[in-house]
Order: sequence, then structure tokens, then C-alpha cells
Amino acid sequence: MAGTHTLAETERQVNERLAGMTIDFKAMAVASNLFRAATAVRNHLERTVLAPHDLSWTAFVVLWVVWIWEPIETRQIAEEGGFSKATLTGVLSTLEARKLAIRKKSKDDGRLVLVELTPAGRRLMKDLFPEFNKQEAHIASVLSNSAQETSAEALRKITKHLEG
Amino acid sequence: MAGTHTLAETERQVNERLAGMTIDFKAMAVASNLFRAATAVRNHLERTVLAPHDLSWTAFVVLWVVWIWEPIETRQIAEEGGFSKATLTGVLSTLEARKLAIRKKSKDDGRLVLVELTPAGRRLMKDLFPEFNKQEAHIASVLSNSAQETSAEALRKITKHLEG
DNA sequence: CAAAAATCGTTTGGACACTAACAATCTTTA
DNA sequence: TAAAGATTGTTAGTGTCCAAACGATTTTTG
Repeated sequence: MAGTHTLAETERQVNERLAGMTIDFKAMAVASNLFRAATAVRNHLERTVLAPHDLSWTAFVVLWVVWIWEPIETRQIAEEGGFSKATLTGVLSTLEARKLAIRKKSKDDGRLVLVELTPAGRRLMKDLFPEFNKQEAHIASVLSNSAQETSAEALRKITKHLEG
Repeated sequence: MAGTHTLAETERQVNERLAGMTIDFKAMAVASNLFRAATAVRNHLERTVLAPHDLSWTAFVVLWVVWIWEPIETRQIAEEGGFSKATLTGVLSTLEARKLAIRKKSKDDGRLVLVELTPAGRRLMKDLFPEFNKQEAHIASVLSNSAQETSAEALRKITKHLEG
């Protein structure tokens, strides 16, 4: 929502449409700014860091999770990354075709598939993640150090509240 | 990213992978919590408010923008809603088929299309938006009143910084 | 005033991600 | 220990969204 109207304009207009009804504008601002910021940040990271390496957002998340926790079971990747098993299957096949990751059957449990990065995948992440984090730092730099902590904590609270 | 690992565990593990490199964990926490919160909030609103009315997220945003600003040009809807013109075309056709919105050709400029809600569309939004805002309030209620303002402002800063 | 450029909404083709159904494998139950 | 149930990753089918190309219209330019 990269709107052209200011929040104040929107508020006035909303009030006109909802004459008499009570609206929590503070909560509305939290939600609306949350979505705008998330979209803007994701677009920025995709454009500056991921696109040059021809990686989709989800592909990067998979690489990241595997890089940190390898060898890791596919179901754990999906949970950690926040997407479905079905989505993971496709992304993983792509990464395997690009020789950045490999599947291995578990010896203990024939249903499970373990995933590791290839040496090339590890090299990529060792370059890519510092770049990624550099942009994260650039983004967060508009906030003071303590504001960064406060914001992260507030967002964490919201997530925890909704996910139990 | 609804991970099963704590942030501290991830930090330790990341440090192992990046021995010697400097990582801004504070910025990383801001970004990561931002995405988790946005996803969680959107999922919650879709499930509790939108799904019962068989509306997609984008369809709701379109209804909302048109409701506030009607009559409004399609290009403005797309910009205000933060999605492409192509996406809007499809969603708008769906909404028109459901008789919630209508397209009208501009008299001043033959290229432009103006959009309005039907009476049924307005009735729907008058019910739907208070429901939606009620859930927004529920979500924001984990934060104090001043924390809501602080968070909204921090998120707004981030967006503005990235979008210029 | 005509031709070139710009801008509009739509169409097309493709990427991505989800749910539901499935076969393979392991665990529980009786 | 054999049958029923649960769990795994994959496949099939669907919906959503976007960038690029396109016809239609308006604006600008020479």
C-alpha cells in the first residue's frame, strides 16, 4: 500500500464513511504501516540483493535455513521458513538443479529427506548473507539503536500473540 | 517464518557459520520480526474476517480503497493498494461479477476507467470494515497505547526511507 | 494540423505458493 | 505380529500476482 494520500486525509475520509461508528485509528495505523513496511523491505532486499543472483525470496530463505541448520529435514525447513511442504518441494528441486543444495534419504526413517548445501551453495551463502545483512542494517539505520530493539520486541509480541 | 528455534539459538548457529565476520544482529531481528509479524497478522485477518465473506486480501484492499475514495481511477487504486494494474484488472472483474463494484468510462478522458461500489458493495463494507478494525484493535492490544504509536511511527520511517 | 510520444486499462504468459489427494514408510494397537 | 492409523515428501489442480506487449486514446511536438 504505497498510497498517495496522507494518513490524515484517509482518516477524515474514513470518518465520513463511518459517521457514528467508533474506529480504532491507532490500531489501523499499526496494521497499515506494518504491511507497507514489510512490502517495502522485501522489495528492497529482492531488488538489491537477491535479483542479481537470480534468487527468489523463498529460495533465499531455504538456502539460509539449510545453511544454518544442515543437515536438516525438509519438514523443518518448511516450518522454519513459514511456507508449505509443497512449496518447498518445488524450490528444493530448483536449488538442486542449480547444484546449490542436495537431498539425501535418511537412514533411520525412509520417509524423511535430509537437505544439505553443496560446497557451491555454502560459498554463495558466505558471500550473500553479509550482503543481505548489510542491507538489513541500512534499512534499520533510520531507527536509533534502542528504537530497533523496541520495534523488534513489539513485532515479536504481536506474532507471539497471534501464533499462541 | 514461524520457526521452531529461538532467536538466541539461531544467533549462536549463525555465528558459527560466519566466524570472524561482523553481523548486525539487531537489524536482522528487526527485519525477521517484521516479516513474521506481517505474515501472522495478514493470515489472522484473512482467516477471521475475510474468508467468511469469501474475499481475498487484494479484493478487500480494492473494496476498501474504492469505498473511501469513490469514484476513483483504476491507476489510483493500484497505487494506493500497492499492487500492479494487471492484478487490479482481474480482481476488479471478479468484484464486478459479484456486483460489489462497477466500472464507468470517464467522459473527460477515454482512456480512463472510474470505479465505484454498488449499493451492495457499500453495505458490505459498512459491515466488514468495523469487523476488520475490531481485529486490528485486538492485534494491537498487546502493545500499550504509546507503544502502538511508537511502532507505527518506526514502521512509517522505514517505509519512507525506502520509497524516498 | 498531422505525426510522434506518452499514458491508459487489458491481455498474455509465466512464476510462485497453497490445499487436497496420494504412495511410501513407520508406529501403534489389539 | 498383522492390521489400522499416522506421518513423510511429492504430485495435481487452483488461485494469485507480476512484467511485458498490445490496442485505444490523449498530449506534445515540429
